[in-house]
Amino acid sequence: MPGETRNSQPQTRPQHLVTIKHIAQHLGVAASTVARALSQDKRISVATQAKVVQAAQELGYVAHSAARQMRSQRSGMVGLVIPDVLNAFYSTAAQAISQSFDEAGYQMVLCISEDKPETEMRQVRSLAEARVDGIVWVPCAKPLPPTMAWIQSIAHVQLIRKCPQIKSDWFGIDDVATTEQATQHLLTLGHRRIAYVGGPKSLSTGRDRLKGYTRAMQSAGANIDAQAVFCDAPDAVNGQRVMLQLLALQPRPTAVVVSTSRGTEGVLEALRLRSIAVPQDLSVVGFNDSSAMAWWGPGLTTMRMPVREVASASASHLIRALGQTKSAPAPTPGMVTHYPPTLMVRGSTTRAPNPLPRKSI
Amino acid sequence: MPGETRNSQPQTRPQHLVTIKHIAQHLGVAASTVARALSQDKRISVATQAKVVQAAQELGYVAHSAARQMRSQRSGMVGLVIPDVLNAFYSTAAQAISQSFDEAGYQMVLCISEDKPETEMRQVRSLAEARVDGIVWVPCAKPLPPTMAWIQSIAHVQLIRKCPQIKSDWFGIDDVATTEQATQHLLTLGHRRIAYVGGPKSLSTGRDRLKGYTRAMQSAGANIDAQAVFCDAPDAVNGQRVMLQLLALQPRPTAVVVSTSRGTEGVLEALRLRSIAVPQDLSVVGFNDSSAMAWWGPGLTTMRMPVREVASASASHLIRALGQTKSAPAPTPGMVTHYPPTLMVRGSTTRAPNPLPRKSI
DNA sequence: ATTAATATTGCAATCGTTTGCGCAATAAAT
DNA sequence: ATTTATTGCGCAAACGATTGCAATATTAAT
Repeated sequence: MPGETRNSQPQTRPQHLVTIKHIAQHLGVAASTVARALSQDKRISVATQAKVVQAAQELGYVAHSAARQMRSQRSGMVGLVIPDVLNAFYSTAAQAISQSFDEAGYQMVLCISEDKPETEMRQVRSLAEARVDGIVWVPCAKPLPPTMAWIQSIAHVQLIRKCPQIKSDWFGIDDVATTEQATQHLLTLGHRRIAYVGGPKSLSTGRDRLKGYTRAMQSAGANIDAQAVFCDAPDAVNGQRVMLQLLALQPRPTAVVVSTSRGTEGVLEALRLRSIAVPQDLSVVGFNDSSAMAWWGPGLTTMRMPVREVASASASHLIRALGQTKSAPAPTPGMVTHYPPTLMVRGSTTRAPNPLPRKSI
Repeated sequence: MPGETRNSQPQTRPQHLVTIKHIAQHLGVAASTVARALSQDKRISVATQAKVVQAAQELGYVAHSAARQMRSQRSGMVGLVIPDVLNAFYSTAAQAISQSFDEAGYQMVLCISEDKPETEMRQVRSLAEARVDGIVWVPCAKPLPPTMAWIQSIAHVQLIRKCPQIKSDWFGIDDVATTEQATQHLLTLGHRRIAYVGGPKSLSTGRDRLKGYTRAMQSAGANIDAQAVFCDAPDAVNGQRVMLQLLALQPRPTAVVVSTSRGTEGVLEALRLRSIAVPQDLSVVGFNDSSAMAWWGPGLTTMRMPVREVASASASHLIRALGQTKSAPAPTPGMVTHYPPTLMVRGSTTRAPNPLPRKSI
């Protein structure tokens, strides 16, 4: 249509989506009429309503949520901050949380912190700038600096790990129980030289899981070999390295408790490299039951975490809180909810080999 | 601090974050001055600049990106639409893409379509409403209805699967080559009764992978048993079901090519249930090499997909396109980039058992 | 036919930020 | 001392949608 000179809109902004004003201009009505018609306002006549809806359809109108947000103070978005998405533990959580938010009509901004506090801080700040309505958050180790005090004015829930400096509701797993059950299982099978491979003590999960192992060992009167306890194996590379070190110990442990998912992968790889027979040469309890671990060789005895349940619960809790009037800051500040783990006994654990005959402990 | 009556702000909007106006009021300057100071505008004196930055820090100012977006027409957000995040294939892609976007300063809205076209349509529309700057997209099967024509006005890249109705750049893997290599490998080992377990033909990946199998079989003159070809096993449940059906065939296939990750899981589970010895009783080529599959029993021969590479490339390509002036719609409309798969030969494939002596084919 | 009541629609301000333009104040040039 | 640059900052108009209030148009009531 050459010679079209009605207004300069078509030429000047070819990229822009059609707005409410375009529809208004197209129909010769006010923009407010269009807005009301599209939001089912009963004060608009059915005839006008129909015309507007029709025109919106034809012109390909797509609402502009940022503009909406300016008045409503709601972005319709939430944030999810997790350290890793390749880890089955967190991808399962992400899946459950995503589903909950999707059903509730929220969009989810995914932030992968890679356990780097600076990255996490930057990402959380971006979420604040985007004015997300809420955040589900697996916090890193470091306490937040005072410059991030505004975090308290954003609705949020902590998941899995605890960051005590921040006052908010928490959903997680009874981490002490995971390793306590696993260690007790091995103790019951007669093991005494039980090694431990876990994550850093800077994380609440690392501390709690170590505590579970320690408590079980102590209450059974078993000796803890400091050389057989590692808290620096949260990933596959270090899991493998640490397991190789454990295999070189004299005397060698007869069993090992691994308390991180990625660490478990590394441990299994090390055992494969050294052709260690499981459970004959070594009993292994892995972490975070997944289908892959169920297939593994004789079946891997693992600590099964109710990840989906706890993740869904945290999202639902946040959604519920967002539904309340924003005037009431939080109905239950600092609420704590623990979910129980389960030990899945499979083929990778068996009775300890007989020690030197009649030698106690 | 009772008796505090300085102004009504603290009481009236306890939830609101501090805005640029609050800083201006606090310092007795104009809002525009604050805006310019915070954006390093050189026309502001260094003294004022310092005061503003200081005040912003103290008052806990957090920029409002939606307001920014209203003028700049940039949201700083992108969308990622994938069918599943538990699938290692897609979680790897998500990880790589998330990292690329994070480094480029974009936030990523994650949408999990679960392969449901209605869900996908709703999610993509929400992304459009949020005015994401771009979308990386693994499209579902169904062609988009004409009411979604506006998708063409949003920068986007298709990943892995092709949706021919939509004209955009595409990044993916040479799917024909995956199964063709796998099947040729088995043919070279002397197998002739090779079964196929794949995803639906409604997806471009399903069609291409079936084509690779068919082409390899035909060019080797091998007979394709229609009863041993399944295209309805994109998940673990169906993979298991289908594999059980295959085991009941007479004569039984000597090898099977599985062309979906989740389907591979189901197939392995079925073989475990029936105590089939791999590779003695059956040679298996799985899909989407992952650490879990490398551990599996004798090591699983798999088609290794350069997922991380292709995913990163798609994100980088989109980021580059967003960097260009929006006036040029697309430098290369309909560009297609294939990445080559690799066959990882491990212990799950071996020579075919000798057929009846001297019986050809 | 005139007024009151009601049903529709328009006007204009608002959300927080950016930015072109203009007005001061200071410095430099005559 | 007056004019001309230069610097520093305020005013106000956008961006797109929503909403209280005012202004019409329509119908009912007298």
